Amino acid sequence: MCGRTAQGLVTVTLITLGTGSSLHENDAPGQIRQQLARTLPSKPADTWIDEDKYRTSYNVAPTRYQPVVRADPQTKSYVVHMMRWGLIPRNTQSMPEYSSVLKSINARDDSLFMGPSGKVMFNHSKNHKRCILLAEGFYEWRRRGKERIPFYTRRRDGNLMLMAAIYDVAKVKEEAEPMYTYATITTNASPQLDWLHDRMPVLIPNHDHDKIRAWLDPNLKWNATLEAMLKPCDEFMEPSLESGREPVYALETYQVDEKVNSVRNDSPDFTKPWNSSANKKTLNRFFFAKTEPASSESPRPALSSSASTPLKKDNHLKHKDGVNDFNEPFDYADDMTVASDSADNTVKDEEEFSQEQVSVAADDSKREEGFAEQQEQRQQGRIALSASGEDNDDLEDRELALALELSHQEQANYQPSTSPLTSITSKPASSSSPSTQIISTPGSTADSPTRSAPRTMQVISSSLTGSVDLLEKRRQQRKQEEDEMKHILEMSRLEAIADGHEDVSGEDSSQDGTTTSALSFASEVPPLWNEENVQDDLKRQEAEELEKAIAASLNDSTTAASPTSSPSYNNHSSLSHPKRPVQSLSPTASPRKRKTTAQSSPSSPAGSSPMKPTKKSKASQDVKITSFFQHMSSS
DNA sequence: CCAGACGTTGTT
DNA sequence: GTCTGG
DNA sequence: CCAGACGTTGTT
DNA sequence: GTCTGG
Repeated sequence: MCGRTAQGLVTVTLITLGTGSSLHENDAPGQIRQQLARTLPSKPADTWIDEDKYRTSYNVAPTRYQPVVRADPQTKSYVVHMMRWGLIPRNTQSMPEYSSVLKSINARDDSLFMGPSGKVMFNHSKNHKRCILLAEGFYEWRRRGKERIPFYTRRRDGNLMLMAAIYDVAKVKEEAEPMYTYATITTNASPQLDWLHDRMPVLIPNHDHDKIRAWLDPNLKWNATLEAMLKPCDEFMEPSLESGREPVYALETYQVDEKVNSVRNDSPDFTKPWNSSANKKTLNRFFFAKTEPASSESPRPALSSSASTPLKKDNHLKHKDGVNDFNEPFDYADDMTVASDSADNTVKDEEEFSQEQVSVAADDSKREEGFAEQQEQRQQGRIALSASGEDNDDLEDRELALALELSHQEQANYQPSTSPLTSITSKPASSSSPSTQIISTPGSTADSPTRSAPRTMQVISSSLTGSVDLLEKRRQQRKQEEDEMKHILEMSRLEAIADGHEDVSGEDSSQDGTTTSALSFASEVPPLWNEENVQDDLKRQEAEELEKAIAASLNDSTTAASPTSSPSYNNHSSLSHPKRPVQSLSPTASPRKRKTTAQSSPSSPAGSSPMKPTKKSKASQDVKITSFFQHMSSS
């Protein structure tokens, strides 16, 4: 999971007036700084480490460098550090084999757990070198047989995603400088995303200073609290602390262009809904699902099977042989200017779409059944659709549609905070009290009239070339986006009223012009881990230890976790997934059998291992791996 | 004490 | 480096 | 994560 | 099939 991300912040090419020479100035770091300043408990240092390694890209693969936030014990502050994706253990001497490194682009959450499932390899990192990967989103390929369809997931508010990660430093012979590398942490996919994949990255809520602080605290050793953070936390209580609001689903996921498959392609389009004219219709209904007037019945899947069909077909369009479809050399090393600016990529507006409103009453009823069925299954822990037959395709299509719809329903309460690139200027609440509080009757996903939260398909213009006009251009663009958003919100609000779902009481206090969520948490900022905090940490650690001991003595079993854990909104019973049953903390339950050391019985040096008959693989690989973990003498 | 292992994902 | 197994 | 390659000897 | 490159 999560083998690809986007670092798509705008690259601006400035033309130096006087000389006529042009220089590239990558503004992305600036934007990230801005966001971080609002997000972290404490503003990070102004200077990045290895900032020059930053590359704007919408298709970031393992082994590439990405910005990571970590604590800097020296300066006692946060720093952004460009690190290489793919953890190389600190004790590595020579460059590890690919087969070894690559696979450490991720670290399973249960590999960090205390207890038997915890992997030694990560011990150092999990205790002292936790960090947060900054990305705009991640790609995930949904597999169906041999088919792989790319989907992109990002925060609905367009802010950076904070992905829990660990890093390490290795002095590799071949490299002059010590290598900083990292791995993102994965966990069971949340119910909202498990239709796509069974794993997902651990995300940290942008507003949760406590979590952020704890995660980045280099003096805080691994404990139950940290461990409790490793959950499919993809939903937040936005401005939650107050009244018991419904959790807000923070993510959105949609299909994207297949061209993203190849790491040699790069385009901002990859982070936008797959936008060929061929499936605009589909998108329309996907993003602006309308409630049929007569809808008294259940939710209406935004995707009809008929719509998903072309979607599937078109997906098979091959690239032009060997040619980069963008006709642009996207050479990482080359230059940071990403071509392909497409102002008209902006998805028009809802009007254009609404005209196409397709009524699919016919199959709707059909689907209705299926939907109920599916939901039933999902709730019970889902079933692998009987594997066989062409019917499966249909089924799966339907499942996808339903799953998407389902996940959209979870997003009913969306309220935009800041638009992606805007930021800073917290716009006054003005007319923006579209408290589109569409009451989603909790528990009954089934009967709340569907209303996919309005989705902006705002286009983040990629590279603008030209001069200072750019700024103006962008400003206007933002405004346009905002207007669009307002419009959409207004529309949906009206609908809500019409449907009698307007949340009257919800004239939320946000009226006072208080900016966005983050601020409400920033009240008091004694963040970081100064010495006194260390004391606290130690105390906490002791407490944890004690707790652990007690738990252990009480004959282990469950519950050992999350004492101080925040709210209860992430109690995703990571259900189903037959493959990997939820890892209990119980030391007795070790789903993944530790590599049996037995095989290396003294009597049989090699070859005779009673291992799986899997080709040469295991044995030879082990040899390789071993060679990378040769001890070093130095500290 | 020393020796040896140290990873994830997907698929069946 | 650091933990487990023997 | 997906795409793409998958080899050696000898000569300049 | 399996490994490497990006």
